[in-house]
Amino acid sequence: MLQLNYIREKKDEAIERLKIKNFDAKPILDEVLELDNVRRKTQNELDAVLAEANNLAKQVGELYKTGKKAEGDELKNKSTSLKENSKQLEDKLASLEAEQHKLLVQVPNAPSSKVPKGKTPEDNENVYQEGDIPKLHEGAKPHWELASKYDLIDFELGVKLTGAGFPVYKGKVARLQRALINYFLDKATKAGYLEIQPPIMVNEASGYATGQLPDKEGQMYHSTIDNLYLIPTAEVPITNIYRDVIVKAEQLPIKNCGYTPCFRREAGSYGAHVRGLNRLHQFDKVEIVQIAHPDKSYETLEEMREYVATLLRELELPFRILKLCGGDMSFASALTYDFETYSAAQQKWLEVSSVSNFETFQSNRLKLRFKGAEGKPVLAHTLNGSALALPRIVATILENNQTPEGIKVPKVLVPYCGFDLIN
RNA sequence: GGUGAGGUGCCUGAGAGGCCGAAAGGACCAGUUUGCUAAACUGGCGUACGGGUAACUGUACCGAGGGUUCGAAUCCCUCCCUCACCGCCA
Repeated sequence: MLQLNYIREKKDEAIERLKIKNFDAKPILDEVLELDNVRRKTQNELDAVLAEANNLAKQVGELYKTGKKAEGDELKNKSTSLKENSKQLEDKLASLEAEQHKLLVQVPNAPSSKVPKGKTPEDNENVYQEGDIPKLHEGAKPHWELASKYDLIDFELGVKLTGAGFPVYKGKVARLQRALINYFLDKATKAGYLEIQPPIMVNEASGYATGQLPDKEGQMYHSTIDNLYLIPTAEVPITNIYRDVIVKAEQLPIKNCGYTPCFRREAGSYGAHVRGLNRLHQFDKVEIVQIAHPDKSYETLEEMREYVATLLRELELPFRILKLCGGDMSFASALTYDFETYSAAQQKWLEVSSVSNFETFQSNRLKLRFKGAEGKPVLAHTLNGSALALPRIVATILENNQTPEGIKVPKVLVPYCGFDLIN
């Protein structure tokens, strides 16, 4: 949610920036400010009425105490009429606030000035590429065929147990996933991230604070009997640790990481492009989260970007980094880098990580603040990124590393796996 | 699931219709002093939304929402949550 102050002070800038996201903010922001004027006026009126009522109540108390009952009764009547008035004003204020909030939550985050213009993924800016696209041997297969060839992943069994999008991993690939998780967590810890094991179900309040609710309600699995939601990413519980928290400035940046399974209903996305591991309802991911000082958050973003690049480099996977264009960015993000690895057998790039700076967009809802220089609470910036999501990494490893003899395990994972070849 | 207790500021914890945005202690910050793995003293120390160049000031907030009352942290109702014990159990 954008800050009201920002809109008040820099409406034109906000409108300009939002154009990059192809969002015409003018009508809605105009309305927000109009409501804001009425709101402030109403609050002024209400405060005055309440002040008078408070005053009268005090006087009545005094009069009764000193035995002047008749005078007290007179004032009593007066305050009764004030009460009706204040009731009306209160209702008006509440509905104005609700209306304003309703408009505000429809406005996406204003993108950073570094965000390229554009509408579709084709307009994303390829800012970096590394690694050689492997040349596969004759008869190389996509990962879903490798999965059955070596009896690694059983998609049909997952259907039997749960449904499509819930695969069963077996033997060496199960071990490979465990290895990846441990490797990612070890790396993150070395990079200064505190490891967190959060709950993987969250309540409504948490869902609202990070923005999954109410908009993306249909994207989360919902346990209605307890009114809890399965998390779509560890970002939700980890970021919510800092909901309604005022941290000390010297604590910044706060660096947390966590491994969790992630659950996504992915309602509406079916078809050939979701084959195999490409899109699942349940998958594993290690997430990194940082809470940064507003002056430092873009440095932090670059640091996180470099961190994720290191992981892919060490896994020996060819990857590229895209700076997302305005049209392809998420609602909440101010600047996003997507990481894609090249899947040689599918001959396409697969998104494996997304690293974003949300500036104050999340912290405004979270009420995540730090004590600024003057001792006043200031909204912190939040950032997060996948480091990394497993299924597509697994898919790429299986495909890119296949040889006639079997699938080679990346060197850094061998100590974690205890084997170097899947055959 | 059953029974009981309870939700007050960063923490502990008082308050039981007006003197309460809220005692006291701790933590924290600033200063004074004595000096030395620190102590003592003094002062400061919530958040949000308004008004004001500012000093300052108005309102709201004691789990949430209603109600009673001239007046509610305090009384009543509903809901939520937490803790303890029992039951069940990885």
